[in-house]
Amino acid sequence: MNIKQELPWDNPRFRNWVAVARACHVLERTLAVKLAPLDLKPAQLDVLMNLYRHPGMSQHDLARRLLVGRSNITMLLPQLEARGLLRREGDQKDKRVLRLTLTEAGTELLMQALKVHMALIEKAMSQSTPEQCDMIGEQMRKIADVLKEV
Amino acid sequence: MNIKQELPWDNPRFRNWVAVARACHVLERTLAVKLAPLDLKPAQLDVLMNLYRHPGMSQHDLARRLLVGRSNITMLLPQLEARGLLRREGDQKDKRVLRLTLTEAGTELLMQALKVHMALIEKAMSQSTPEQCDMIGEQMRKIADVLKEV
DNA sequence: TGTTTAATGTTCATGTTTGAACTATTATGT
DNA sequence: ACATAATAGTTCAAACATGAACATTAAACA
Repeated sequence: MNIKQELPWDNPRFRNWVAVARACHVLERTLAVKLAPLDLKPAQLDVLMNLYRHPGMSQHDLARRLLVGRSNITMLLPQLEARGLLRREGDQKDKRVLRLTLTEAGTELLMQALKVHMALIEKAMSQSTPEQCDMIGEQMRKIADVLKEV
Repeated sequence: MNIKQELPWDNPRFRNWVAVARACHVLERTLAVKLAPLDLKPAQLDVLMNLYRHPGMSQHDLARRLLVGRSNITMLLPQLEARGLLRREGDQKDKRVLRLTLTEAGTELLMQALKVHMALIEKAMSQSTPEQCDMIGEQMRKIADVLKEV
Protein backbone atom coordinates (compact mmCIF):
# COMPACT_ATOMS: atom_id res chain seq x y z
CA MET A 1 0.00 0.00 0.00
CA ASN A 2 1.18 3.43 -0.89
CA ILE A 3 1.03 5.45 2.29
CA LYS A 4 2.00 8.60 0.46
CA GLN A 5 -0.71 11.20 0.05
CA GLU A 6 -1.18 14.89 0.40
CA LEU A 7 -0.74 15.43 4.11
CA PRO A 8 -3.60 17.37 5.65
CA TRP A 9 -1.30 19.72 7.49
CA ASP A 10 -0.35 21.26 4.18
CA ASN A 11 -4.00 21.86 3.39
CA PRO A 12 -5.36 25.26 4.42
CA ARG A 13 -8.86 23.95 4.90
CA PHE A 14 -7.63 21.32 7.29
CA ARG A 15 -5.42 23.66 9.30
CA ASN A 16 -8.15 26.24 9.53
CA TRP A 17 -10.77 23.78 10.61
CA VAL A 18 -8.47 22.50 13.33
CA ALA A 19 -8.31 26.07 14.57
CA VAL A 20 -12.10 26.23 14.67
CA ALA A 21 -12.32 23.03 16.66
CA ARG A 22 -9.68 24.22 19.11
CA ALA A 23 -11.38 27.56 19.64
CA CYS A 24 -14.66 25.80 20.34
CA HIS A 25 -13.04 23.43 22.76
CA VAL A 26 -11.29 26.21 24.66
CA LEU A 27 -14.38 28.36 24.86
CA GLU A 28 -16.46 25.45 26.10
CA ARG A 29 -13.97 24.64 28.84
CA THR A 30 -13.74 28.27 29.87
CA LEU A 31 -17.49 28.57 29.97
CA ALA A 32 -17.70 25.54 32.24
CA VAL A 33 -15.35 27.23 34.70
CA LYS A 34 -17.19 30.54 34.60
CA LEU A 35 -20.56 28.88 35.10
CA ALA A 36 -19.44 26.82 38.06
CA PRO A 37 -20.42 29.51 40.62
CA LEU A 38 -23.99 29.23 39.34
CA ASP A 39 -23.84 25.44 39.70
CA LEU A 40 -24.63 25.10 36.03
CA LYS A 41 -22.98 23.07 33.29
CA PRO A 42 -22.81 24.22 29.68
CA ALA A 43 -25.18 21.42 28.69
CA GLN A 44 -27.70 22.61 31.28
CA LEU A 45 -27.40 26.17 30.05
CA ASP A 46 -28.18 24.95 26.56
CA VAL A 47 -31.38 23.41 27.89
CA LEU A 48 -32.47 26.60 29.63
CA MET A 49 -31.68 28.70 26.56
CA ASN A 50 -33.76 26.51 24.29
CA LEU A 51 -36.71 26.40 26.67
CA TYR A 52 -36.64 30.16 26.99
CA ARG A 53 -36.82 30.60 23.26
CA HIS A 54 -39.24 27.76 22.58
CA PRO A 55 -41.54 27.29 25.55
CA GLY A 56 -43.63 24.16 25.45
CA MET A 57 -41.07 22.11 23.57
CA SER A 58 -41.18 18.37 23.86
CA GLN A 59 -38.17 16.43 25.07
CA HIS A 60 -37.68 14.99 21.62
CA ASP A 61 -37.62 18.45 20.04
CA LEU A 62 -35.13 19.55 22.64
CA ALA A 63 -32.90 16.57 21.98
CA ARG A 64 -32.82 17.28 18.26
CA ARG A 65 -32.04 20.94 18.79
CA LEU A 66 -29.19 20.08 21.12
CA LEU A 67 -27.92 17.36 18.79
CA VAL A 68 -27.99 14.73 21.51
CA GLY A 69 -29.90 11.54 22.14
CA ARG A 70 -33.30 11.45 23.79
CA SER A 71 -31.98 9.47 26.72
CA ASN A 72 -29.55 12.25 27.41
CA ILE A 73 -32.46 14.61 27.93
CA THR A 74 -34.17 12.13 30.21
CA MET A 75 -31.05 12.02 32.38
CA LEU A 76 -30.55 15.76 32.28
CA LEU A 77 -33.97 17.14 33.13
CA PRO A 78 -34.76 15.66 36.55
CA GLN A 79 -31.91 17.60 38.17
CA LEU A 80 -33.15 20.85 36.70
CA GLU A 81 -36.75 20.06 37.56
CA ALA A 82 -35.80 19.20 41.14
CA ARG A 83 -34.10 22.58 41.42
CA GLY A 84 -37.33 24.20 40.35
CA LEU A 85 -35.88 25.61 37.16
CA LEU A 86 -38.37 24.03 34.77
CA ARG A 87 -41.69 22.19 34.62
CA ARG A 88 -42.64 19.05 32.73
CA GLU A 89 -46.33 18.77 31.98
CA GLY A 90 -48.09 16.07 30.00
CA ASP A 91 -49.65 17.16 26.74
CA GLN A 92 -53.44 16.81 26.72
CA LYS A 93 -53.81 15.79 23.11
CA ASP A 94 -50.86 13.44 22.91
CA LYS A 95 -50.30 11.59 26.14
CA ARG A 96 -46.84 10.51 25.05
CA VAL A 97 -45.23 13.93 25.05
CA LEU A 98 -44.11 16.10 27.92
CA ARG A 99 -44.20 19.86 27.41
CA LEU A 100 -41.30 21.77 28.92
CA THR A 101 -41.37 25.31 30.28
CA LEU A 102 -39.04 27.42 32.37
CA THR A 103 -40.14 28.56 35.82
CA GLU A 104 -39.49 32.05 37.15
CA ALA A 105 -36.44 30.75 38.95
CA GLY A 106 -35.24 29.09 35.78
CA THR A 107 -35.61 32.28 33.80
CA GLU A 108 -33.78 34.25 36.42
CA LEU A 109 -30.88 31.81 36.61
CA LEU A 110 -30.75 31.77 32.82
CA MET A 111 -30.37 35.55 32.73
CA GLN A 112 -27.45 35.40 35.13
CA ALA A 113 -25.83 32.62 33.14
CA LEU A 114 -26.35 34.51 29.90
CA LYS A 115 -24.40 37.45 31.26
CA VAL A 116 -21.47 35.12 31.84
CA HIS A 117 -21.82 33.44 28.48
CA MET A 118 -22.26 36.73 26.66
CA ALA A 119 -19.22 38.28 28.31
CA LEU A 120 -17.10 35.34 27.28
CA ILE A 121 -18.25 35.45 23.68
CA GLU A 122 -17.77 39.21 23.55
CA LYS A 123 -14.24 38.73 24.74
CA ALA A 124 -13.60 35.97 22.25
CA MET A 125 -15.06 37.71 19.22
CA SER A 126 -13.92 41.21 20.10
CA GLN A 127 -10.99 40.86 17.75
CA SER A 128 -13.17 40.39 14.71
CA THR A 129 -14.89 43.17 12.83
CA PRO A 130 -18.68 42.93 12.56
CA GLU A 131 -18.27 41.98 8.90
CA GLN A 132 -15.83 39.21 9.72
CA CYS A 133 -18.06 38.00 12.51
CA ASP A 134 -21.10 37.82 10.27
CA MET A 135 -19.16 36.09 7.56
CA ILE A 136 -17.97 33.46 10.02
CA GLY A 137 -21.51 32.85 11.20
CA GLU A 138 -22.74 32.58 7.65
CA GLN A 139 -20.11 30.04 6.66
CA MET A 140 -20.72 28.00 9.78
CA ARG A 141 -24.44 27.81 9.12
CA LYS A 142 -23.63 26.56 5.64
CA ILE A 143 -21.37 23.91 7.08
CA ALA A 144 -24.05 22.67 9.46
CA ASP A 145 -26.46 22.48 6.54
CA VAL A 146 -24.08 20.65 4.25
CA LEU A 147 -23.28 18.05 6.91
CA LYS A 148 -26.90 17.26 7.56
CA GLU A 149 -27.01 15.61 4.17
CA VAL A 150 -23.93 13.45 4.65
CA MET B 1 -33.59 42.26 40.48
CA ASN B 2 -34.06 43.66 37.04
CA ILE B 3 -34.16 40.73 34.71
CA LYS B 4 -34.23 42.98 31.70
CA GLN B 5 -31.05 43.08 29.67
CA GLU B 6 -29.98 42.98 26.09
CA LEU B 7 -30.95 39.51 25.05
CA PRO B 8 -28.04 37.63 23.46
CA TRP B 9 -30.12 36.48 20.54
CA ASP B 10 -30.20 40.04 19.27
CA ASN B 11 -26.44 40.18 19.43
CA PRO B 12 -24.64 39.21 16.21
CA ARG B 13 -21.58 37.95 18.05
CA PHE B 14 -23.69 35.63 20.12
CA ARG B 15 -25.72 34.28 17.20
CA ASN B 16 -22.63 33.78 15.12
CA TRP B 17 -20.75 32.00 17.84
CA VAL B 18 -23.67 29.67 18.37
CA ALA B 19 -23.37 28.81 14.69
CA VAL B 20 -19.69 28.01 15.17
CA ALA B 21 -20.43 25.73 18.09
CA ARG B 22 -23.16 23.95 16.18
CA ALA B 23 -20.97 23.41 13.14
CA CYS B 24 -18.24 21.95 15.34
CA HIS B 25 -20.68 19.69 17.07
CA VAL B 26 -22.17 18.41 13.83
CA LEU B 27 -18.81 17.80 12.23
CA GLU B 28 -17.54 15.94 15.28
CA ARG B 29 -20.58 13.67 15.34
CA THR B 30 -20.31 13.03 11.62
CA LEU B 31 -16.63 12.23 11.94
CA ALA B 32 -17.40 9.71 14.66
CA VAL B 33 -19.79 7.90 12.33
CA LYS B 34 -17.37 7.95 9.41
CA LEU B 35 -14.50 6.67 11.54
CA ALA B 36 -16.50 3.80 13.01
CA PRO B 37 -15.49 1.34 10.24
CA LEU B 38 -11.87 1.89 11.26
CA ASP B 39 -12.80 1.25 14.91
CA LEU B 40 -11.44 4.66 15.81
CA LYS B 41 -12.96 7.47 17.84
CA PRO B 42 -12.25 11.14 17.13
CA ALA B 43 -10.32 11.41 20.39
CA GLN B 44 -8.12 8.51 19.34
CA LEU B 45 -7.53 10.07 15.95
CA ASP B 46 -6.39 13.22 17.71
CA VAL B 47 -3.83 11.17 19.59
CA LEU B 48 -2.50 9.54 16.45
CA MET B 49 -2.31 12.86 14.62
CA ASN B 50 -0.33 14.48 17.37
CA LEU B 51 2.08 11.57 17.69
CA TYR B 52 2.66 11.60 13.96
CA ARG B 53 3.58 15.25 14.00
CA HIS B 54 5.51 15.19 17.27
CA PRO B 55 7.11 11.79 17.76
CA GLY B 56 8.58 11.23 21.19
CA MET B 57 6.04 13.37 22.99
CA SER B 58 5.42 12.75 26.66
CA GLN B 59 1.93 12.02 27.92
CA HIS B 60 1.82 15.35 29.64
CA ASP B 61 2.66 17.19 26.43
CA LEU B 62 0.01 15.23 24.62
CA ALA B 63 -2.59 16.07 27.25
CA ARG B 64 -1.86 19.77 26.97
CA ARG B 65 -2.06 19.71 23.19
CA LEU B 66 -5.38 17.91 23.30
CA LEU B 67 -6.70 20.21 26.02
CA VAL B 68 -7.57 17.30 28.28
CA GLY B 69 -6.39 16.07 31.67
CA ARG B 70 -3.43 13.76 32.12
CA SER B 71 -5.60 11.01 33.52
CA ASN B 72 -7.57 11.06 30.32
CA ILE B 73 -4.42 10.16 28.41
CA THR B 74 -3.64 7.40 30.86
CA MET B 75 -7.05 5.88 30.20
CA LEU B 76 -6.82 6.39 26.45
CA LEU B 77 -3.42 5.01 25.54
CA PRO B 78 -3.54 1.38 26.74
CA GLN B 79 -6.21 0.51 24.16
CA LEU B 80 -4.16 1.99 21.35
CA GLU B 81 -0.98 0.39 22.63
CA ALA B 82 -2.69 -3.00 22.89
CA ARG B 83 -3.75 -2.65 19.26
CA GLY B 84 -0.14 -2.10 18.33
CA LEU B 85 -0.72 1.42 17.10
CA LEU B 86 1.81 3.14 19.35
CA ARG B 87 4.70 2.48 21.69
CA ARG B 88 5.36 3.87 25.18
CA GLU B 89 9.01 3.85 26.14
CA GLY B 90 10.56 5.19 29.32
CA ASP B 91 12.85 8.18 28.90
CA GLN B 92 16.44 7.42 29.86
CA LYS B 93 17.27 10.78 31.34
CA ASP B 94 13.99 11.37 33.17
CA LYS B 95 12.54 8.18 34.52
CA ARG B 96 9.20 9.85 35.12
CA VAL B 97 8.28 10.43 31.51
CA LEU B 98 7.10 8.01 28.87
CA ARG B 99 7.97 8.79 25.27
CA LEU B 100 5.26 8.07 22.74
CA THR B 101 5.76 7.03 19.13
CA LEU B 102 3.54 5.62 16.41
CA THR B 103 4.20 2.15 15.09
CA GLU B 104 4.01 1.26 11.42
CA ALA B 105 0.48 0.00 11.95
CA GLY B 106 -0.42 3.18 13.75
CA THR B 107 0.89 5.32 10.92
CA GLU B 108 -0.97 3.27 8.36
CA LEU B 109 -4.27 3.46 10.23
CA LEU B 110 -3.74 7.17 10.71
CA MET B 111 -3.37 7.66 6.96
CA GLN B 112 -6.64 5.88 6.32
CA ALA B 113 -8.39 7.89 9.00
CA LEU B 114 -6.96 11.13 7.63
CA LYS B 115 -8.52 10.42 4.27
CA VAL B 116 -11.88 10.23 5.98
CA HIS B 117 -11.28 13.30 8.09
CA MET B 118 -9.93 15.26 5.16
CA ALA B 119 -12.85 14.38 2.92
CA LEU B 120 -15.28 15.54 5.57
CA ILE B 121 -13.52 18.85 6.08
CA GLU B 122 -13.27 19.40 2.34
CA LYS B 123 -16.98 18.86 2.06
CA ALA B 124 -17.69 21.19 4.97
CA MET B 125 -15.42 24.02 3.87
CA SER B 126 -16.00 23.67 0.15
CA GLN B 127 -18.52 26.51 0.27
CA SER B 128 -15.96 29.03 1.50
CA THR B 129 -13.46 30.80 -0.71
CA PRO B 130 -9.80 30.31 0.21
CA GLU B 131 -9.74 33.87 1.52
CA GLN B 132 -12.76 33.30 3.73
CA CYS B 133 -11.33 30.04 4.94
CA ASP B 134 -8.02 31.63 5.92
CA MET B 135 -9.78 34.49 7.62
CA ILE B 136 -11.83 32.07 9.68
CA GLY B 137 -8.74 30.19 10.74
CA GLU B 138 -6.99 33.40 11.64
CA GLN B 139 -9.86 34.63 13.80
CA MET B 140 -10.18 31.29 15.53
CA ARG B 141 -6.51 31.23 16.41
CA LYS B 142 -6.94 34.67 17.92
CA ILE B 143 -9.87 33.44 19.97
CA ALA B 144 -7.93 30.51 21.34
CA ASP B 145 -5.12 32.90 22.27
CA VAL B 146 -7.39 35.42 23.95
CA LEU B 147 -9.11 32.75 26.02
CA LYS B 148 -5.87 31.35 27.33
CA GLU B 149 -5.50 34.49 29.38
CA VAL B 150 -8.97 34.42 30.89
C1' DT C 1 24.39 16.97 51.39
C1' DG C 2 19.52 16.78 52.86
C1' DT C 3 15.00 18.81 52.75
C1' DT C 4 11.46 20.85 50.33
C1' DT C 5 9.04 21.71 46.16
C1' DA C 6 7.54 20.49 41.62
C1' DA C 7 6.57 17.35 37.77
C1' DT C 8 5.01 12.84 35.57
C1' DG C 9 2.01 9.34 35.35
C1' DT C 10 -1.56 6.22 37.72
C1' DT C 11 -5.65 5.09 40.37
C1' DC C 12 -10.14 5.71 41.73
C1' DA C 13 -14.71 7.62 42.58
C1' DT C 14 -17.94 10.56 40.32
C1' DG C 15 -20.68 12.35 36.82
C1' DT C 16 -21.85 12.39 31.73
C1' DT C 17 -23.09 10.54 27.20
C1' DT C 18 -24.47 7.03 24.42
C1' DG C 19 -27.26 3.44 22.09
C1' DA C 20 -30.15 -0.57 22.50
C1' DA C 21 -34.12 -2.62 24.53
C1' DC C 22 -38.44 -1.57 26.65
C1' DT C 23 -43.37 0.58 27.69
C1' DA C 24 -47.03 3.35 26.44
C1' DT C 25 -49.43 5.91 23.09
C1' DT C 26 -50.70 7.43 18.44
C1' DA C 27 -50.79 6.84 13.13
C1' DT C 28 -51.18 4.15 9.18
C1' DG C 29 -53.09 0.88 6.13
C1' DT C 30 -56.04 -2.92 4.85
C1' DA D 1 -62.09 -2.31 13.33
C1' DC D 2 -57.73 -4.43 13.62
C1' DA D 3 -53.09 -5.29 12.87
C1' DT D 4 -48.91 -2.99 11.94
C1' DA D 5 -45.74 1.11 12.02
C1' DA D 6 -44.00 4.79 14.10
C1' DT D 7 -43.25 7.97 17.97
C1' DA D 8 -42.23 9.82 22.99
C1' DG D 9 -40.12 8.90 26.80
C1' DT D 10 -37.57 5.72 30.16
C1' DT D 11 -34.22 2.35 31.79
C1' DC D 12 -29.92 0.29 31.88
C1' DA D 13 -25.21 -1.07 31.02
C1' DA D 14 -21.09 0.35 28.91
C1' DA D 15 -17.86 3.87 27.36
C1' DC D 16 -15.86 8.16 28.40
C1' DA D 17 -14.07 12.34 30.80
C1' DT D 18 -12.85 14.57 34.97
C1' DG D 19 -10.40 15.97 39.17
C1' DA D 20 -8.46 14.77 43.58
C1' DA D 21 -5.25 11.89 45.96
C1' DC D 22 -1.24 9.17 45.39
C1' DA D 23 3.72 7.12 44.19
C1' DT D 24 7.82 7.91 41.96
C1' DT D 25 11.36 10.75 40.31
C1' DA D 26 13.66 15.21 39.48
C1' DA D 27 14.81 20.05 40.63
C1' DA D 28 15.64 23.86 43.86
C1' DC D 29 17.85 25.55 47.54
C1' DA D 30 19.44 25.75 52.39
